[in-house]
Amino acid sequence: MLGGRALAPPTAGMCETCTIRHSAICGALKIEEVSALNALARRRALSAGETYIMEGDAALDFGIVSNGVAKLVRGAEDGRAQIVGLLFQSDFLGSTLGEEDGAVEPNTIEAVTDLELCLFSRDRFQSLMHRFPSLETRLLRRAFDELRFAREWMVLLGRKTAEERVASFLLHVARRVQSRGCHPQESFEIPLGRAEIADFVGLTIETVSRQMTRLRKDEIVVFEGTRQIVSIDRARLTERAGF
Amino acid sequence: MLGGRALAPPTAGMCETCTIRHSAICGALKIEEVSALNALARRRALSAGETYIMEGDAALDFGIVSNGVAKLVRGAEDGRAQIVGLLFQSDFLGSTLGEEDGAVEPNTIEAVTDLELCLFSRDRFQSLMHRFPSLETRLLRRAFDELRFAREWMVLLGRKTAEERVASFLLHVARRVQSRGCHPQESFEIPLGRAEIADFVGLTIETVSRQMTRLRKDEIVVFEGTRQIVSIDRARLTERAGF
DNA sequence: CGCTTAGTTGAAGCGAATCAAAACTAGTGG
DNA sequence: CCACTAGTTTTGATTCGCTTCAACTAAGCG
Repeated sequence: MLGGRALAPPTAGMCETCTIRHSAICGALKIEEVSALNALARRRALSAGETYIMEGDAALDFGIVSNGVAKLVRGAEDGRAQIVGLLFQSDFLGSTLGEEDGAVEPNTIEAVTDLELCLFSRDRFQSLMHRFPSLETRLLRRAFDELRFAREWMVLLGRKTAEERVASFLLHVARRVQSRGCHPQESFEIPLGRAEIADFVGLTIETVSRQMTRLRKDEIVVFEGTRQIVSIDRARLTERAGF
Repeated sequence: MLGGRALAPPTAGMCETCTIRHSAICGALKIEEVSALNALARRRALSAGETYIMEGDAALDFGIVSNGVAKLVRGAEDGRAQIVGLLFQSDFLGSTLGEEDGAVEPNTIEAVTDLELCLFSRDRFQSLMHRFPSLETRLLRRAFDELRFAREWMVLLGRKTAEERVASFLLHVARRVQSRGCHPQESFEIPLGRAEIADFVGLTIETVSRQMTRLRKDEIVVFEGTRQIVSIDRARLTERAGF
């Protein structure tokens, strides 16, 4: 459940050859500076469903998703849960950076798909940021991006109808997943199951399912199985997604 | 409606004597460095209800709330609106910092009470951050705080009942408003009207009103009029606020 | 004092939740 | 290959919490 295996020790050059270096905040560093980053990095792999950290645990690390998808969850004992964010390739985790020692992770972080993380101790990453201020600038930018997303999602959770929520969700995933490869590939896979989608958009599984079938019957999305999407009509989906 | 009067031009020493300097991100600067900040600052006053900026407008400035309360709103044409954040004394505004020129403000920002802002052009503030890296560090910390709040609110909007939402709202306001003065003063004023509260917690005015009367009848909060709160039973209110 | 705006209270309607069961999927082993 | 199981997704019937609509009350103000 908790944990994940450590990958091969940081061999010289892992960061240098990292495929996401330029999209992640690491892209702030010049190629000759990257070795300093590489020296501090640990890698860790989790398989789908494994928990990286639980809400309430001590937050010791800062990290970057180098592969796969993770979810940030806050849950109540009574079964209610809310996904407050999805982390895709090149997203960061560890928003307690800057807090004094003893900081506590506010969310549970769980691997949605198989996941690879690139981890740094908070302290060390912090001194790295002092050494390379462009790193901090880039992280600030990312933090603002996350903030903007969270606020957009607040609108969804506070004011949108079931159909608008599901449509917005599909657009969100499409945008994030497709940005990885070459641009306008129409086919992609939803990394989440129905239950996870429900926890993300603040509905129940049943309602999500009903809205999915509706969009399918109206031929706005074409499914292959339950997670694979063959094509989406962005224009009409955007209409249905509300403001 | 839009705008607000410019206050007296920055006389030498305004920042130096600013009462919120230490709580705001400006506290990162040593007293002898503050004059650089002061040289770039403009002040602006808005009266309650005035709009500082509309969603979609060009985002030219970064700023700090030096007095009063502001709200961040995203609204649909059809009347639906969602408040995505409240800005109290020493909070910052302008989360497009770091974006290329032509950045657009995603939210409407409106004065809830009479408001005083301390403003900087984005460019100038950015170079100030490069000159004083501790400023950027402190802003990053604040951005993470906002992010944590937004995610907490996502849980409220996605999963909480009407009663839990209103209870959580009261606790939130109590925490923010009371931190200004000496700590455990029990009496405070809700800066928002019922309609604004509704837009903040994702309910209707009527439902908010019903929950308020419930909390009043159960003697968990004691009102004086409609906005002034004489005392709250934090323990019982926290129970009602859910997780 | 009427007029307006903000807040409260009540009754009816509706959208999503809940409860329940069927249809699919995927994995396992005879 | 098929029967069996466990888990996920879909579909249907009913219920419930919040919204909507409507009327009323209270407070501020020319």
